[in-house]
Amino acid sequence: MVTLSEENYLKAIYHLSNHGSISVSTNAIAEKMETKASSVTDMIKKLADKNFVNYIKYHGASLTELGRLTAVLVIRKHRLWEMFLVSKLNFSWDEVHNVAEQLEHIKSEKLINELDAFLEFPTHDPHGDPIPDKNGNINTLDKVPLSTLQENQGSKLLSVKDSSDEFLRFLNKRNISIGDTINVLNIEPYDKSVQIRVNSKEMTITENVAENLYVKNVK
Amino acid sequence: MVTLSEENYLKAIYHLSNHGSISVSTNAIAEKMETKASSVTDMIKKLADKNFVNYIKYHGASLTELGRLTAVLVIRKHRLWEMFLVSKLNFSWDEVHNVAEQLEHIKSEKLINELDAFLEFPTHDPHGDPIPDKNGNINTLDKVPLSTLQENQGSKLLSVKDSSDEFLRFLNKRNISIGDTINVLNIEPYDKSVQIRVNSKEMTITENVAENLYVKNVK
DNA sequence: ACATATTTTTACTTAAAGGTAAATATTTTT
DNA sequence: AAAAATATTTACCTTTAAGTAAAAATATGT
Repeated sequence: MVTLSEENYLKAIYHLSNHGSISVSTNAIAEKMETKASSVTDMIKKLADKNFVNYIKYHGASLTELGRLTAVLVIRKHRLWEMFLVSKLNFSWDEVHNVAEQLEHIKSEKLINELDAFLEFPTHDPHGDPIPDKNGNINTLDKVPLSTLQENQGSKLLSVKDSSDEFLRFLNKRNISIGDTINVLNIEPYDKSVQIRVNSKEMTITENVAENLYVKNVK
Repeated sequence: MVTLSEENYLKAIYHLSNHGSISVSTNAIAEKMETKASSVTDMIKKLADKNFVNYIKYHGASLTELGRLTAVLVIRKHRLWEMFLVSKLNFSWDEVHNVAEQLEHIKSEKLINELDAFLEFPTHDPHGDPIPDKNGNINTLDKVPLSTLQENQGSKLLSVKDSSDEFLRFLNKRNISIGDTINVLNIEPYDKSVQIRVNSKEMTITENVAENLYVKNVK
């Protein structure tokens, strides 16, 4: 028994904590949720009471196994609904988020498992993120677009989405190759361009380029 | 801008008021919503402030045109989602209600209109109830199963769903014909059997029979 | 038509979820 | 290591939705 608001907090903590592996600060959650730190403190206490998080006063919260599972199952719903919207209802990738944020809270196991089957068990959502299975397993080592990483995240280039000659030539000129380690230094809020370091050289790439680079996360 | 709770009240009032045509008492709403009369009074005031209902103290509430439209658009969503669940996700008619009650509150015009198109513009939901169009028009004179009527509702028999020899013979034996006026006197909660008066004769029919009789509402 | 029964409203509580401002811890700087 | 800056918590307020109990209005029965 978990409320809509609790689900949103768990999701935020999951995303901020590198899939539930590390502890997250009150302020970081407040910023992500666009609310105030005092509200976050209250909610963390509630989540701790329900055994969704471990909480040490003044030292942030980390997900319990129950919390991680709950968060991942919400993310599963979010990504399956995104898939449905794009593949069946003519939504474009940038229109889905708002609606999927609502749909992810619908409570019905049958619904989500039937939807999964109806979509023929997709493994990735329209943004390239992996879809957790019904037991909460998710391939976090999977490739994701570089554009989905957060600041200070390290990664390794696995493949490209756009495999046109032009794009490969562009990468060549910048000395970027499959297998390279790419660190995200900074994301410009205005145009979502990404400052990266690759092969100890710093450079800035556009959002479009970042979307076409599939990487795997490195701690 | 209408809350989930307000939408549920508007829907209840719509169903209780013969499609918005008559005024509904506080107690009737409380019973339908499974809440207390005092809560209903509070909510009616809020709905009146927002111009969804006309409210005269101690004399119930009736839907304004805005209230009727809002209620009908929620019902449109409910019925389209029911259709989706049954025709695409292998739900049976008795499993859909709970989930559709949640889905009907998702806010996105594009979503519901694309869903409508995806389902190829169905005119009736799996229970035979008409689906309102995007402008809130609904064919209330349309045929509905006798089983969807409420107590003390009058109706006229339009057609049958089950057109087997056995069923038609059964109707014959009871002296029931197309065009007859059928009044619902009482619905037995235990087995949903319906006590009716037809041709000034009273009789009881099973839920199954009531589901197979299409009638139109008569005031 | 009046006494009684029923319905409806009012005033006061409660539980979520969020916000403000002040108090307290922790971290950083010098 | 003390002062300053930052982060977190606490105490208290607000709103929404629902509940309780008493008061007020309406409806009913004789």
